[in-house]
Amino acid sequence: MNRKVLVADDEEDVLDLVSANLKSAGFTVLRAADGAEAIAKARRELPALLVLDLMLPEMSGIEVCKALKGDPATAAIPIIMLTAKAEEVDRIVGLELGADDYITKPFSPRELVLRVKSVLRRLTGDSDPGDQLKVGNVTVDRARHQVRVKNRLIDLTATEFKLLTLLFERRGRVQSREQLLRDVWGYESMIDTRTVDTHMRRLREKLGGGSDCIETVRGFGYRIAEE
Amino acid sequence: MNRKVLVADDEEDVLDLVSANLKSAGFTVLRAADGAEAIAKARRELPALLVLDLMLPEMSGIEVCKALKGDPATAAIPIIMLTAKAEEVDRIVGLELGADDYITKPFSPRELVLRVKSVLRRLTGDSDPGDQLKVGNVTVDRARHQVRVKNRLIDLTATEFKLLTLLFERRGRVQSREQLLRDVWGYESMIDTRTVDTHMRRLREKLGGGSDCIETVRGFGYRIAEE
DNA sequence: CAGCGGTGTCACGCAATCGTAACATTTCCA
DNA sequence: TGGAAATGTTACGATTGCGTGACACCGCTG
Repeated sequence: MNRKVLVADDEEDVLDLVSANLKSAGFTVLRAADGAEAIAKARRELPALLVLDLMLPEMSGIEVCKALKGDPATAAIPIIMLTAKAEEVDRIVGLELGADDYITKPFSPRELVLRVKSVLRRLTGDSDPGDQLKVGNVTVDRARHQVRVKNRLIDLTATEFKLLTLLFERRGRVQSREQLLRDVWGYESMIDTRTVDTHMRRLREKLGGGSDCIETVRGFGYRIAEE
Repeated sequence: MNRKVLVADDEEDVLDLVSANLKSAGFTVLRAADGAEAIAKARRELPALLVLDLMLPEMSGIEVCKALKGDPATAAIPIIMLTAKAEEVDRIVGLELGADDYITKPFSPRELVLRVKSVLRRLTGDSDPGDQLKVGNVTVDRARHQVRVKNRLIDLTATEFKLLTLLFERRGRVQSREQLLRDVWGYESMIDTRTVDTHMRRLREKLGGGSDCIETVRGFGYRIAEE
């Protein structure tokens, strides 16, 4: 499947941020700094999706959108619009310029990645293997919020699920309790680090035989075993 | 077969966009900028289908619809309505207006083309499985705006219908309350996420035994059961 | 104008879930 | 080998999330 995503924005910072996040989500990122470049690259590379800033120098995102949607060769490329103000959304939506989704700045990179995946999933008709994380006989399906051990469905609570997902995403790397608290519970959680232990125990219990993949690294934290 | 499609919208951009996409899908496109022109061209050209914006200057899409459906010469022309809000859908479909289908803005051009093809196919007698979503003993018919449980017709409100349809389209995947608010209610609805709960409850109530397919995923949102 | 259906919000209560402390066990190193 | 530190385990009170019923609002219709 084509994993190329073209990102068009005139701000270097935005471009960097978006690129980094899309890359870590497994996409190949192409960049464009203005409208003309965006159109040229879209025609040449035929990306799976285009993230397009509404405000571009020279040629606005709207024009780029129209140009691409008007050309049979590129009309099928879905477009996600970036827009600065919420008020503009009204206008865009009213005009309906053929974008497939919109995000208003400021946006969280995580949100963008989710949106990109969502749009691609919608178009390619469901199954997105990128949302399946598998280690040993344990499979995590993020979109469905389901965990399976040897194809048997395991019922996890919200925190357990988030914890397991995070560990799977960072498979092989040790995660300290502090890190886990920050990333699973939130930025300023005033929660005892020992709480993590309890949740790990519950996870292991529920995973049963599948819990082999969770390793304790004494003095540091926890880690998911590499294959 | 007649491949002419008449598109009526006062926004130049929308007209361009829709035309381009329909053309690349193999249709011959006629354009109209207001209601009077739409009626005139429909009578003269007898297109195979009419895409009609609900909000037109001078004469609203509703009036155009009534006029065409009231004239034996044009009554057979199927009409797809473009509308901004979900609430309006109730009055458009199934009632005396006689529109054959509708699309709520924002829509992707791709979606429109699919809908046009679907309506045409339906008229030529071919069944169109794409319009029927079935899970368990619950069937959602998007075009007719109808929901059945064990072949018994269920009366849903506009919001309930859109909510259910969205969940069905994303069967298996968990939808957060925020996502549902965004996709069902609109982009910047300042509505409490708990409101979703209430609508889910009403949905379940109305679906009765069929409500088994709606699963609550504690801490995340809702999901339609697979199989 | 009153009645009505559709909608959004609120308060209550139950049950699942969470966080913590206390206790048990393992690991490591002097 | 013994003791301290780290981790596993257990139990329990506190919290949270969600279902439920009630109610107010609003546009529509007769």
